[in-house]
Amino acid sequence: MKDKHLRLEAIKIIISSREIGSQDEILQELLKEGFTLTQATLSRDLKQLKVAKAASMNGNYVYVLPNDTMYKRSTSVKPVKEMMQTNGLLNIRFSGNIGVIKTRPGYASSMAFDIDMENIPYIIGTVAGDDTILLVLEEGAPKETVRRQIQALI
Amino acid sequence: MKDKHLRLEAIKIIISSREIGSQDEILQELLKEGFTLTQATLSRDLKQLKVAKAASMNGNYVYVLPNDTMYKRSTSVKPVKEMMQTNGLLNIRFSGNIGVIKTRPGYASSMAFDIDMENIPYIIGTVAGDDTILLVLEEGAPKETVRRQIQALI
DNA sequence: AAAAAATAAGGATAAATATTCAAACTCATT
DNA sequence: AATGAGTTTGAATATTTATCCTTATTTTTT
Repeated sequence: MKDKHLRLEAIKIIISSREIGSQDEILQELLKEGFTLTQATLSRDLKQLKVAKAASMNGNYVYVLPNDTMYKRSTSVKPVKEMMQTNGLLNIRFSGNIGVIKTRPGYASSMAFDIDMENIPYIIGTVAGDDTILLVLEEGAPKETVRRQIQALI
Repeated sequence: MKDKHLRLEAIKIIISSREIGSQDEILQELLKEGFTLTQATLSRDLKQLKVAKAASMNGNYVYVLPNDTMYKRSTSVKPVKEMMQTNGLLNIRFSGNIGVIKTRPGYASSMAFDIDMENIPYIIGTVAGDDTILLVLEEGAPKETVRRQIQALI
């Protein structure tokens, strides 16, 4: 419904404002805010928000938002190429003369650096955010060729 | 008994070396490593290690290790509705298949995060600076629809 | 060395969470 | 309108995970 965006915002706020250890508790809070939904829907919302459930210092479980989360997947800093192998390049898509590469959070800029270093033909330049890289291609550049080059880099 | 420490190390290595989505899977891996234990024990181990289960970008669930320190917990007591007014969207313009959103300084990245989370159709990726977000749209995407979706989000 | 306390673990089960399935709804297009 | 593709949801259920209860083992204290 149209409530969904509001509800997701509400969930984020609830989770970050106090320690909550189960979906039922979140449901209670949402109800107070005027959102009625079932646990099934909440479970899906949490998945979409990438909320994690972790053990807290008090011996309880607590839901945490990805921003607050200081979780990372690998303990050592690996070179980009290796990282792409283990963690997987999430995907590359094209639209017009722009390519979009999705990466794991935090890895975009180092990956973009590697791409720049490779001097792949047809790629004029790259811009990286946190988990997304934009590739600007020459007009009429063959996208499949570029895709293959990027993938070869992995 | 004195294996416990070894086992905890093994769990950390397993979790950080590949994407694992359930305790049973971890049990399989541990078994290959020569550790025999039950799910009950593993559950306690994970709690002790403060391992969290979170949704990954691939639509699966994944266990992740905590970074060194505590959880950050932003304590905002504002009511939900009020907090949602404070997001500073200034304007949206399009050029070709690129959209440009101007925000109040500092708001771009969190707003881009929200846009990403919503999985709005036609938007294949975003990159945020401090007060600007670039949206890359699918070829031929209906710009007014996208504009409405973004505005609905706020 | 024995008693007491603490830790570790499994089996069984409770509790919590994810998913399946079907229904209701929204839009874009014909 | 009508169609169809894509979302969103709840009810029921399957799956997963945490905990209760008990026993065994180690560690500490007397």
